[in-house]
Amino acid sequence: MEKQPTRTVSKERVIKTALVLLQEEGFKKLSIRKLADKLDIKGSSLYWHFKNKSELLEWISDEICRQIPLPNPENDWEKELTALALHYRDVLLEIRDAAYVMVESMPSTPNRLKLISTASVLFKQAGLKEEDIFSSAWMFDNYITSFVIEEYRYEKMKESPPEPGTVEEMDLPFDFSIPDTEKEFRFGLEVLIAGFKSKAGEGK
Amino acid sequence: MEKQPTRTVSKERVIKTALVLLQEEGFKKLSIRKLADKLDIKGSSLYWHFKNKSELLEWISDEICRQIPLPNPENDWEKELTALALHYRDVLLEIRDAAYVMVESMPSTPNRLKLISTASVLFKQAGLKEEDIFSSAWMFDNYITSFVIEEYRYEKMKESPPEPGTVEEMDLPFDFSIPDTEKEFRFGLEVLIAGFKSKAGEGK
DNA sequence: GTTTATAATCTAACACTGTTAGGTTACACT
DNA sequence: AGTGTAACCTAACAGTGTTAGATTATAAAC
Repeated sequence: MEKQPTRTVSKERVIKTALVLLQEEGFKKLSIRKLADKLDIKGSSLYWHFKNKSELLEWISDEICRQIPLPNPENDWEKELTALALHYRDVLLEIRDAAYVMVESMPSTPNRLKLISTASVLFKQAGLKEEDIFSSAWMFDNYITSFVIEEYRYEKMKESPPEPGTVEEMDLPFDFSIPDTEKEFRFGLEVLIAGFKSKAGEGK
Repeated sequence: MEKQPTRTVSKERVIKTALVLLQEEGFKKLSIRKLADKLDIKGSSLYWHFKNKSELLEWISDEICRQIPLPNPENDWEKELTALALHYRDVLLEIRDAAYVMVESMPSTPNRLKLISTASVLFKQAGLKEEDIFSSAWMFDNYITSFVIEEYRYEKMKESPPEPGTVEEMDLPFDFSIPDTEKEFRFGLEVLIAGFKSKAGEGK
């Protein structure tokens, strides 16, 4: 039988608590000491559980990825890829600053790797060349996380809009009013999928 | 005639010096105090020139963007967009950690806005709907910066590769060996352009 | 030539941050 | 009862961004 300490701080409890703290305070204020406070231990004790903050972030990102419903790779890739992207974005919006955690941490943990590998299977099914599957999955992942980070910016702009006159006088060749981000996200997703389709059809 | 202090620290000199420091030490070690040291002043004095570090980063990102050769919007959009992307990436690779500066700072300065607006003109020429031009330009920009950030990771992996056995046992559905990033970049670019073409042709 | 305004810098401190070395407690197993 | 080690502690290092308030330098005004 495995030793299973219950009253003591476990890796799982650290991660769960970190997510609560993230929700309450945001990414910039997620510090080792504040996290330790919430666990009723001292900051330095966390270094027994994780070798550094990066490793902690990797495991937080793992928990984030665990909450993303994965598609069935047997079904039609286009439909499933769209569903995956929408679920992915939903989770990154529901968990405060989750996209920052994703960007700031390396993909090394199981749930995160499973996410990428699931996407890869879909791209394989789409008929992409073996050498392009990795690139495609990364591109897909990067599109979603970087999009959501832009969405965070919009949220902040809604709270504190730029003073009138600074934007108008720049004469930008596009509409600068705050957009319908879900529509924008779907547009970008369609661009990506159309692009992948095109690249998949080249060999045929 | 404008007052033009020469012996004193100017905004331009701060930014130029910051870029030197960035090249020498990298983004994480680019601190207010270290920058002030290089300018032979104290850290707090920099707050006379910039209201905070974010604003400083915005101006550093502006100088980065200034170094990107802009295309002629009169020429064929596909060719020019490709050239812009390649130049953009080149600059983000030549200036150490430049992509971090881009991601960590808001686009508010003239050269950076000009970059986006130039890309927008190309998308207009491509025949995209008015409402999609903004989204497309952002997508284009995000693709490049987030790609280069992944490239930084590869560089680090080359210096300290993961210990053997941790990757192999995961049985990933793609080739995990370190790739030819330029080829990857071009692939992603082709995906994007094919996607944009497809979306532009929908209305016709 | 002295006064005055303000541009540019200073000192000193606040309130944090990640991280480490080395000491202490608590509990399970022999 | 003794030993090992898991889990936590104290204390400190070496930084970080940022602010308030004092100080110097420089140029214009009288």
